[in-house]
Amino acid sequence: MHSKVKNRAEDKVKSIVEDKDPELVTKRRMQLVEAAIGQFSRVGYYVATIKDIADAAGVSAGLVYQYIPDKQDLLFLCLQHIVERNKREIPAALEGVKDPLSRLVVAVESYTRVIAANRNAVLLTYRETKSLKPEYVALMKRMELDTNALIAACVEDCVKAGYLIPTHIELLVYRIITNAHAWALKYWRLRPIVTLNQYIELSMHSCWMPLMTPAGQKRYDQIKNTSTKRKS
Amino acid sequence: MHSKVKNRAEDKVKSIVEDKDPELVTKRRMQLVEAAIGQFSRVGYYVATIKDIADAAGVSAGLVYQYIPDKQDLLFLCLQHIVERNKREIPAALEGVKDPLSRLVVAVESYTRVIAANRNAVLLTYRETKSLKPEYVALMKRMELDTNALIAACVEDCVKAGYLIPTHIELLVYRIITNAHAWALKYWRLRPIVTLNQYIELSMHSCWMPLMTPAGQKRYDQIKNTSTKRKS
Amino acid sequence: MHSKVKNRAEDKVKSIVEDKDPELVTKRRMQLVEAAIGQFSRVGYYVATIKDIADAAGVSAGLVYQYIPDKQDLLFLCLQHIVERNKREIPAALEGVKDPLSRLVVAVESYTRVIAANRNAVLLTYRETKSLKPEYVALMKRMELDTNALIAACVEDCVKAGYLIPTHIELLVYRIITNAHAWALKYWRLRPIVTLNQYIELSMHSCWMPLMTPAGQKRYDQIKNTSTKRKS
Amino acid sequence: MHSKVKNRAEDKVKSIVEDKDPELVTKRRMQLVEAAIGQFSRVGYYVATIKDIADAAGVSAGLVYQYIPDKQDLLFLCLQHIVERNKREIPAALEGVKDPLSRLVVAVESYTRVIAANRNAVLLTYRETKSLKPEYVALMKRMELDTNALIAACVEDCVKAGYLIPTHIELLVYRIITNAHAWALKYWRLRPIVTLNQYIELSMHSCWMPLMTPAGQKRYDQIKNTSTKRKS
DNA sequence: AATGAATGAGAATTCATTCAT
DNA sequence: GATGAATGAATTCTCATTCAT
Repeated sequence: MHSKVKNRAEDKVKSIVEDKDPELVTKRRMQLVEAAIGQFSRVGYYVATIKDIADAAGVSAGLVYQYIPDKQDLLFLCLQHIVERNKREIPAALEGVKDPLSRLVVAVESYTRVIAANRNAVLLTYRETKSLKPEYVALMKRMELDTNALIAACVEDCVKAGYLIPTHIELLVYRIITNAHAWALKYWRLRPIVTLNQYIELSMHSCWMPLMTPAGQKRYDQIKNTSTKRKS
Repeated sequence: MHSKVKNRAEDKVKSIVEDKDPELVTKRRMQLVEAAIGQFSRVGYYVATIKDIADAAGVSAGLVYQYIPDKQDLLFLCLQHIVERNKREIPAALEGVKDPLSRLVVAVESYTRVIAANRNAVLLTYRETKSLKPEYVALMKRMELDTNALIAACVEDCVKAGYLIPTHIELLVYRIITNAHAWALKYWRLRPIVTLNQYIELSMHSCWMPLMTPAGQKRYDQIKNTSTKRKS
Repeated sequence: MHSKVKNRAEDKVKSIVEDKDPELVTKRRMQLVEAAIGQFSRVGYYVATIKDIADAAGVSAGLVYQYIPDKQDLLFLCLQHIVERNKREIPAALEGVKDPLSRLVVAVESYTRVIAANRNAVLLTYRETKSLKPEYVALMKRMELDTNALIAACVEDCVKAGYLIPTHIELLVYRIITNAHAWALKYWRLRPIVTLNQYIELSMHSCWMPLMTPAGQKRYDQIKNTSTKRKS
Repeated sequence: MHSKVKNRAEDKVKSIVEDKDPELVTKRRMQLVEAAIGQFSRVGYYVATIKDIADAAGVSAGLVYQYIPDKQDLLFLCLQHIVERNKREIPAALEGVKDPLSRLVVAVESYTRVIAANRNAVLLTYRETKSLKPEYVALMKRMELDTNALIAACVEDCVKAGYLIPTHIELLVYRIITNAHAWALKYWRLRPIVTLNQYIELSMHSCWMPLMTPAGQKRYDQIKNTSTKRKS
């Protein structure tokens, strides 16, 4: 069911570039998506014109339509790009990390940092997802759930390993996620009162810290010692 | 400085209605703001047309311009209305509640409930605040801080009363606020997994629960007992 | 079946003017249709711009869309207007004419004359009917058949009255119709070689003259005598 | 004067292919003209894109401009091709036919059949000739007159031979021509009520049959007998 | 010769805003 | 005070045409 929606939507995006050089298509799309994220972030979907975006990308307005069916699809490609970039970071950061609690710490931190690094892009997803047509909104939700699942797995492993007390996992994940997003959404106020590192310590980890078992507590102290030593 | 900005913006809003019956002006504005919140929430600021809004309000398109300088200002009036409604609820709920911890519990719950009750309106503030001109954005931020201050005061009193350990108050308040907003922002996923009451218990109160002193813990149990008894 | 198509098409045309003063709507539509017939005739459907048409009608481009859903519909209204004008002429001319053969003569002549008087408009129907969407093409065909039926009735009555020998009526009607249209279609060559009156005598009437019975012949001579006398 | 117009137009068409292999030019032009007739007939001149036509011809869009100066000229080449094809058929059919009345019968029938065989192409000439620039329109008219002259000669010979009574020859030819075209123009209605053979008998020949002398009548019976016998 | 990527001019359409009634 | 007709600026999207490869 889900793959059907996905395919239909992706078919449309693909249809106009059927007989084009795939490498050029990828390059142009990236160029356009990056320019579009910039413009959409700056002034919003409706105020940003295709001409603006084309100018920002250094191409003609007409060229946009050789690679993107219409403005809607460009927005979708932007939001997709943003969400996938956010998601991609987590597995990369977890690479080689074995201990469940370490994995949770790393996942939360890497996710928060990628959100922080793409603050305006994250804002864009909050502001403009509604501007997509329903089939694309469904796709965006699916992608968000995919991301959540990565963190949920870390939490679950911590529970299984006896580091965290059993809890409503998805709800906890949502607290983590929305707190990370809050850094982007309320940056104007948070940045003046804390640094990102403080924010991660005080707000992000405090989501799950209270749920730690004594074993988890002990493990966490080891982790912090190690990471502190490594840093120094 | 802040009041100067405010005055300039409000002057503009007032100028066109100088010679009109103030009661009618208030009535018409409410009518329009409510219709506009409905339309803006449904389809967004740019897609909603003045004609749509006028129709929804049961008046002609021309009339809108007798009471609102332009579409931008209508959006501002809407967002202002939403934020003030959210803020207004807290003092009303705190009325007569004396105990600092009870006040915090009540403040958090009443705020969360008003957010939940005006879910779409809250979404609107997240989506469309950027569409305002800078001077209005500044005003919106100021109003948000005013609301936060109400909760911050409750937290502060709890700390003073020895119920909560000293903490970064404004940061804690932001965690409370953004968790409340998360109910609106992620309703599509949260509602299927928890009820609002569960959400308040599991997510809202868990922001500050871990910060409680033993005295706070004890006080909280009493509060819960009382409220449980009262309900039964 | 036919009326369903008709209604759907007409609904669309009506929908945008639902709450407007019907008199003004009629006036504006006529104004636009007349300007559009002029422009479409002059340069064709695709070359004529809405701006051209609006200018020709003495209104702004935006106004067009208050009365016409889109350019396609404007074309349809034009073609409909032309065909109905052509059709309307026949019953008016037949008013009070009783003799079957006289009716046929009058019908053919009045039809040919209205075609001749609206030469460019008729050309337009030939050139641009294909530009309509299928549902409108179907409507146009239906209207053409309605017109043909008026002449077919005259032929049929002549056969019944014994003035014409039995023949394939609809085919004969089509020869009359297309010969009339030929005056418009080939005006550039016909006008230099014959007058309209000659054309009617030599080409139009020669469609059915050979099919006359002796009684018809006799009747026809009487008619011509009368009309000649009346003229002299 | 006429040849001057012709030359100017044709010069333009020739200029871009000056230094190319003439055989390839002819081949490519045919390829493009045939593809273009297909597309123009199907959707009309303005809706058919150069890309569509190039695709239909199995070449790239860029190649078109190596053989055709612009879209206008392609249309002209198409219409010219159609008219010349129609014209070419008549002399071929008359080959070896000596008797004047037979020649007229053959000319009318062969012309009608070629029109019927290229129905959509004929429609195209009616719809799109106006889209040409004036100098091309003049050329098209000239070619139509050339075709007419072929039939006019047959009629004239019949008159000279005493088979037809003297008449307005060019007007008669126009009735023949436009009746033939009517099969294409009104195919949607004619085909459901008669076959092409019936149409030729009932509509085409009835243009000139009433003008036959007794000698013509007699000759015609012989022709029909022969042709009937030959067929059986 | 052939390709197809890129351009940019142009057209339909929408809608905030004005203003005569 | 209220209306809604009229305006016109602005935007998306298309496609003939060019040109480097």
